[in-house]
Amino acid sequence: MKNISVKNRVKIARIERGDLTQGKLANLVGVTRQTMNLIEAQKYNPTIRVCLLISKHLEKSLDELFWIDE
Amino acid sequence: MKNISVKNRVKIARIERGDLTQGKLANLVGVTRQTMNLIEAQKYNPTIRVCLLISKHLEKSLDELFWIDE
DNA sequence: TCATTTTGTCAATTATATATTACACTTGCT
DNA sequence: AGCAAGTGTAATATATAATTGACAAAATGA
Repeated sequence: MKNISVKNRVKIARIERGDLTQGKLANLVGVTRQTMNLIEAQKYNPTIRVCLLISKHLEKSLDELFWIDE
Repeated sequence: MKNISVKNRVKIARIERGDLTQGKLANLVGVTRQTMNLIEAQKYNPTIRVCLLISKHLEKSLDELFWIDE
């Protein structure tokens, strides 16, 4: 239950775009840079709202960006 | 920032399957029935981990199930 | 109709996502 | 060498996701 971990490629996708820093993406999404840092480091599970906003600004689908690592 | 709401069609997708009650789906996902009820009623934003598990058990993509209502 | 299952909802608590402030380390630029 | 911008991370505080226990009402089926 608690040992299922979520992975993401937010950092990769952001860097691929070339024009976004952690801070800029955080601003666009409406979270702090520290929160974005933790998300990119895959240190915890963000809410779907934040994920949807990340997905929107990185122009990637949710399914491309987030998955269950089993 | 706070006025962006997340919508989902979890309830519709669950009922379409025909074999799952709120309680059964909650069990599969590993949350309580009350939590699943609130998610289906779109009363708050679940974490991506819960969304991924819902998506897996309903056999729908994240993008089909969750979106931003603007 | 009656019994059982399923759902909606409430109040109170716990767990955790997110904010805030801060600081050190790296990287790129000139 | 510097300075500025970007990053990783820590400690503490706040907001809210999620739990627990409970009850009434609606739905389902005999």
